[in-house]
Amino acid sequence: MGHRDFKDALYAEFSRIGRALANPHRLEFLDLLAQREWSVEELAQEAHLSVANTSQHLKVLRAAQLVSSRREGLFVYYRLADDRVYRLWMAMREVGEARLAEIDRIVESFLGNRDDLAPVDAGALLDLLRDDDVVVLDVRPPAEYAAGHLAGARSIPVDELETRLGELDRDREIVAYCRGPYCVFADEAVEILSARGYRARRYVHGYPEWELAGFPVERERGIE
Amino acid sequence: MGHRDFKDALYAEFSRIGRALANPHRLEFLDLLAQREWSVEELAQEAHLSVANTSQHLKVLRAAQLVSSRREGLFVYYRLADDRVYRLWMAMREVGEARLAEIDRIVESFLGNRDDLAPVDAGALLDLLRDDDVVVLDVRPPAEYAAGHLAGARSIPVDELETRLGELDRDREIVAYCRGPYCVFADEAVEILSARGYRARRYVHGYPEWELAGFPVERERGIE
DNA sequence: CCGATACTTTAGTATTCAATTGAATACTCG
DNA sequence: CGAGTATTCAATTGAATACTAAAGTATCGG
Repeated sequence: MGHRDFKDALYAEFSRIGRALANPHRLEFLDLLAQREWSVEELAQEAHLSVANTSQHLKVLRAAQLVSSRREGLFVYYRLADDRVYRLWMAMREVGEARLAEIDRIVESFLGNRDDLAPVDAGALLDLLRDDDVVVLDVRPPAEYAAGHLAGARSIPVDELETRLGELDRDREIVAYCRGPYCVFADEAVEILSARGYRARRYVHGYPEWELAGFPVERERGIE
Repeated sequence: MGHRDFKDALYAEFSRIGRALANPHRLEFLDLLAQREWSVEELAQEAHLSVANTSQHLKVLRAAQLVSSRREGLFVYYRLADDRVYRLWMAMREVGEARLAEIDRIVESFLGNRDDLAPVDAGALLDLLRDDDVVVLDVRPPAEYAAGHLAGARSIPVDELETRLGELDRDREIVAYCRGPYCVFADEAVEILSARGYRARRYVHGYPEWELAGFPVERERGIE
């Protein structure tokens, strides 16, 4: 094996990872799997794909070792293989956000200008938490809250928010968060809350980034 | 534009980056471009591709905004678009190294067990540098040294090392480095030096990682 | 303006592979 | 077994890919 063969073999191996990242649906799966484990059927539903097709995509991700799975009874649950995988997806997002004007355009056109959501970054949120003058609100679906959430966060899924407003103290500032920067739940929550006279802001990242940074999280009993 | 369309559009955009990363030659280019600017012809030669083909690959990388180029006279010089791009490639490598057994196998089979090269990490190297009890040796080709090197490093390309041994003080420890973890230059250098009775070790990363970490570097006059 | 050099683009080809679907098969559990 | 979940298979469709040879573009020195 010469130099060239060595390099070729090596880069070929790495390009398998690139290929796994070359499909939109698979990227969406990575994003979802960063929240919690999902069964194949759940993923299929969430992404609007057939189960068979979803299974195929998962196979590609598994071949590149980006996800792993475990069987529990009838269900097979998938998860990210590794923290590094989410870091990789973050690195991809950072390159994209910084360089692909298209992405800006898409986000802007759908989410509008998000500056009025008074974004809070991780450092600021930690400060607020330390002084205990904020309610942190997890507006993701309950299963994701259960699988892990910012320590001390309350769960009100965004689609129940209007009917459960009574649970919230109108005098305390609220910071809502969801899956990540492209998830709209927190944006919607802030909008609803602001309209009702609450002081509400958005945490700019989501649960996965928080956890990855090593900041305090909690899980429901019995989840790994 | 509904939720689904938004997500589809967004992930589709990001998957363009994945596609650009899905080819071995293009990954090799990224690795090379992390060292310095290269003209198309140089890249073609280094990767053993035709110029036309190289140009095509560069076009894909440019479309994904991973590289940028400037013209200087007859030549077009390519460089990484951004630090983030190298970070992305690093994230990919980390996932691969951690999870693809194939990669271990390939590296091992070509480079053998590298533990006897007494690897030095960045922290240890900084310590050694502070106490000034080490010679740092850049064994990459001269053009790459010129474009940027660890502050204080001496340049002896590995293919001139045997004939230029006289320039090295036999009493001081030597730390050799090259392009990065899969570059063989430093391994070869350490082997040569050890065989001649020098105390030589290998810096585990390469120039790009050092620079990215914000550690001190130097450039030849007149290079950006 | 010529000719030389470096690069890009075009067009074409062969190949590959990618995404998806529906049916068949496997696995697990009651 | 039968029901539910997941994977695999086979087949289709449609692209995308990698590459080459040749034509085209840009730049520069004369």
